[in-house]
Amino acid sequence: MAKLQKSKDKRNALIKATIELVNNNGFHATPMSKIANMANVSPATIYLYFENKQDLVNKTYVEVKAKYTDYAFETYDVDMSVEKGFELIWKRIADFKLKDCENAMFLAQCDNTPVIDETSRQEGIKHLQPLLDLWSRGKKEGIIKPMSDYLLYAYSINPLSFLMMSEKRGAFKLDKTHLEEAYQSAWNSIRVMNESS
Amino acid sequence: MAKLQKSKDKRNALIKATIELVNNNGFHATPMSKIANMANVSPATIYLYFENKQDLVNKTYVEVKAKYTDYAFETYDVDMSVEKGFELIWKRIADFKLKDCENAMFLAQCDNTPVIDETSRQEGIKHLQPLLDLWSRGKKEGIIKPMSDYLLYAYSINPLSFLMMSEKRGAFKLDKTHLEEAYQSAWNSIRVMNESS
DNA sequence: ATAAAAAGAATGAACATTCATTTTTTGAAT
DNA sequence: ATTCAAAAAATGAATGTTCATTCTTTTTAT
Repeated sequence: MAKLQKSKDKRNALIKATIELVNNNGFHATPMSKIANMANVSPATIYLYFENKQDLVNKTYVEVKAKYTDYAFETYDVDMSVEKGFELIWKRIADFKLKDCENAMFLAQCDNTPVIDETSRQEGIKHLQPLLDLWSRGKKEGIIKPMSDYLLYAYSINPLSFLMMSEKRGAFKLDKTHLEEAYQSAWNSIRVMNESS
Repeated sequence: MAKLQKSKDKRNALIKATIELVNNNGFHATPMSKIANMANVSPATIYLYFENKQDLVNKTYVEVKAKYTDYAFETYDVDMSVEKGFELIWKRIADFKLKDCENAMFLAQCDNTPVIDETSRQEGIKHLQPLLDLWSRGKKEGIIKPMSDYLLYAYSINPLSFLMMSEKRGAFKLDKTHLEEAYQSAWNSIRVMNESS
């Protein structure tokens, strides 16, 4: 067990270093040697844990995505109403993106560049299923607009990535008020409009 | 004049090649030699037009951004109503992102990675001023929610980038209906809600 | 004939990956 | 419990390639 423990630590250190360096320099501008340095490991050691650089970044991506969705759905329960469920998931995601900015930035960069293999990308998408199920139910109940999941995502969840990037660049500060406004915008853009608020 | 003409063509070819290669491989995975090849030019020639690789990508970014905003605001007129002006700009932007996908993808990649110098990034932002002015007017008139420009952008304009990426990956096809739905979502998320539709 | 533009080859640094060796761990035998 | 040989893990140095940039020469335009 001691052996396995040690290995797990090194692996985690490598993944952490990858995230930090890729965030600051981009994938192709982060040499294996720097990743090794930051993880206090020899460059050769990386190859005991990962096949090569591509494999390292693919695995990192999938793990971070899993961590992200685990957090997002942790307090969600399928018995909740659609409104409540959406609000809860949305706010958990916002929370993650602001608190765990390093991880969120890494995902944003991977999702907007050609560094990740298509198969790993697909792998990452699977984790979103609970949200898609919620929307499906919302559409059946006439609460969510009958729009493609891509549109729903684009107008409710994805904007948080843009806000996170802006905040990270120091362009502005997302406070409680901003977040509530953002949530209302998200909800207004995907909900069915009727006489009730 | 013939000399200058020739130079302009080469410069354009270099910028075009840069966009295409960076879109497919990312900045750091596109060698100067490939850019030169695609532009039918010797690698050394690039250095007659640009200081170095960083300068090449910075200048490309600013030029593409300018082309993007020129297109977005081409049919806009400050005398229009806020509603009309927003709809028009939004639809021009959508048009650009879908028709001139290469350029739009390039911008998306630059905006989500650390490849562009901060000064060039600032330079690119300036071009958005007409839209910010429109929003400012909309807020005064009580038509647009009194939200930060970052929030307004995140929920109305930026989602188009996500949709473009999804389409580019073949995940789904944005047709006329989708676009109208997207526009309604965008507008609903930033407009002040009242009794009228 | 001269100056600018372009080219291709050359240079030197950076890097991913592998290799040969050393260190650590393991678990069976004492 | 301790020893020790075998296996696993880890390392630092070596390898070979790729690439940005520069240098020298050739081509083109005036």
